[in-house]
Amino acid sequence: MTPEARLLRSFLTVAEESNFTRAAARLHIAQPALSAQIRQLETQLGVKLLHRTTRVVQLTAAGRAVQERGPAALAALEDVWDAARHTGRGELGHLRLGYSASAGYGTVPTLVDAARRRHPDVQIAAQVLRTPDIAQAVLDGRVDLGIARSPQPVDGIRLLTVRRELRGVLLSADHPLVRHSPASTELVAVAAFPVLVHAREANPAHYDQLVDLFHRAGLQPRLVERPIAFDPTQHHLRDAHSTALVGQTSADGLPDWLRWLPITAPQTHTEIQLVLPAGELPPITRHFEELALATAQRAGWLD
Amino acid sequence: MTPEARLLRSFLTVAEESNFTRAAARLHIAQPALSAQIRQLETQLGVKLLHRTTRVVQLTAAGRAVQERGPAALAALEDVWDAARHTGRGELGHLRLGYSASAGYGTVPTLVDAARRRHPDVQIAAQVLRTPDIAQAVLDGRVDLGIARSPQPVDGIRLLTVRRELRGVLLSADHPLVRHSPASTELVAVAAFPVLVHAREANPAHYDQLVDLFHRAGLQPRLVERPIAFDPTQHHLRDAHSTALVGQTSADGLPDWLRWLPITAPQTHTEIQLVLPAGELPPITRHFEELALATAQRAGWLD
DNA sequence: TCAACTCAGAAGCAGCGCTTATCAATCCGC
DNA sequence: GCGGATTGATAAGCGCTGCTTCTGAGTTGA
Repeated sequence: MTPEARLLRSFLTVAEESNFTRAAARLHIAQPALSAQIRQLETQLGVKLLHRTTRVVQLTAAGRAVQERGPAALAALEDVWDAARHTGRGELGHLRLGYSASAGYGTVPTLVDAARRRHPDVQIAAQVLRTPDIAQAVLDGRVDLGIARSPQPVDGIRLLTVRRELRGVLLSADHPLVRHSPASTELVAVAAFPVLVHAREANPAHYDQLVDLFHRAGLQPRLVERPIAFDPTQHHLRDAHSTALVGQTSADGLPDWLRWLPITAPQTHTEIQLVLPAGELPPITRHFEELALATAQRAGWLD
Repeated sequence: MTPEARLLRSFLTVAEESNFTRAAARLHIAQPALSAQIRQLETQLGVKLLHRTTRVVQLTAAGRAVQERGPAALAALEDVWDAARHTGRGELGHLRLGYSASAGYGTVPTLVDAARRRHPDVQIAAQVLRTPDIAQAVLDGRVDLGIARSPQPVDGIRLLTVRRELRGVLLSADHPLVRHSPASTELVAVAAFPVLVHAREANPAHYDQLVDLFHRAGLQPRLVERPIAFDPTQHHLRDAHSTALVGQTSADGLPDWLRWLPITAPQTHTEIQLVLPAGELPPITRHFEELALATAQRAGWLD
């Protein structure tokens, strides 16, 4: 027979007060009820916890043992309930996110930092995944949410755009396009030179966007497949007169010999999206979604 | 509102089984009762712990938090009750004992060792006290029990003899008494030489015993007050032809130049006694008393 | 489509745990 | 030494909690 925590609380109050009447008042119950509780506790333990006469209440050795250990046990129990409440509100727990390298620069760190500041007791773990694998990882529950550039729409997955940026070309500083027009360019001009693209398998939706962009404009540039995406050295752009179509984010911190020119005609955009499970979200994930949207708006990522 | 441990136990069972019906069976209650418990728990926490459909029960993040932390909290609570039960049976806790130096040699270590073997989870702390202070220390609760040679009987204190030994004289090996009769002596012979005694204040009852011993025999030896008692060097016995009256225990491990001779006429004894609080004893103290008596009998200390 | 399974809801009931009233024992001031 | 005050135990009564059984509704799988 193992007594309830309520009996422990009552006993600790009596032990502290050394007085049933005052303890009962503190517990907001009548004194006989408290007497009965302590009696019940002693019966269940088979051990006397208090020596009591009508004038004096004092602890037995067993009572002292309970008095010493009880508070920690009650605190442990309380911690369980606190953890449940905080976790239920999304203030405590773990958040695993999977992001594509293409969404990494600038965007993921900003969102993760904001989330860490907002919910310091939430452990956030982020891992890089290949874009086409992210949706499946979310569906399988291997990660709680994904962040990627133009992931494939999938059943059971909801996508939410958190960043929309102008698309432009990345090219060498001595490229003819730069010499011709150093501040911006047009798609028709770009199509005259080789365009480096990643393999279609690396991100089918994004690849198709690029192809479609030229197709709609009636252009057929030479597409050269290279693992260019987000190679920080961008060495493929050194030789020939190649270009690569990337978002404005990629213009940050370029080396001297590289330039990024926005494509002004036609204007075209690339998007970074959250990859969320459809339906109701766990509290932490929901908070992250809301926070990501708010952060995006505050940062002007969606203008 | 803070839920009871019973609700936690029920929840953990459901979480483990992922099934209300089986969990209810394990808890020996009907399934609707268990449903009500979990509902009550969730209401008290203000947090959903389980996603349940008619076919599938699965934990929410909050439920997982409870599942992870709950068992430790329950164990902590259980430990409190176990500690109470063990302490109540005298198998766990602390025992502080105060002993006089005169009772130390041989007797106290034997009893303490026996107690440590019998109750390994009881912490035994022993300190040396002056014999006349022991009873007061017991009454004040500074120690749980005392061990002394001939302590003063006091109100509220019960004495229990655990060792009774023949009294004899400690003297130099070249003392005339030894030369005259090397195996034993008589009180009348002893009285012809100076007798070293401790100050009366150091142990009044014992001092009076010695004085009374000579008085009853009609003898009046020269009593020389010295702090002789249990000085391991016993250097006071080197000079003159002094003797000291001590129990047989003191004959153990004497240096070559010292002898202990029993006093055969009149036979006289000295006693080591437990100093216990009158009335009902705490379990650990009671066990020590019983164990001390048993040990004494087994060792032939009371023959 | 139907049988099987599972969790929730309804109704009913027992007993636990609370209340108030009272008692017995002890303490303390006069 | 006596009487009032204080304190814990006991007694009686009662309401609500928490259990039971029965039933229903939703989902699954043959």
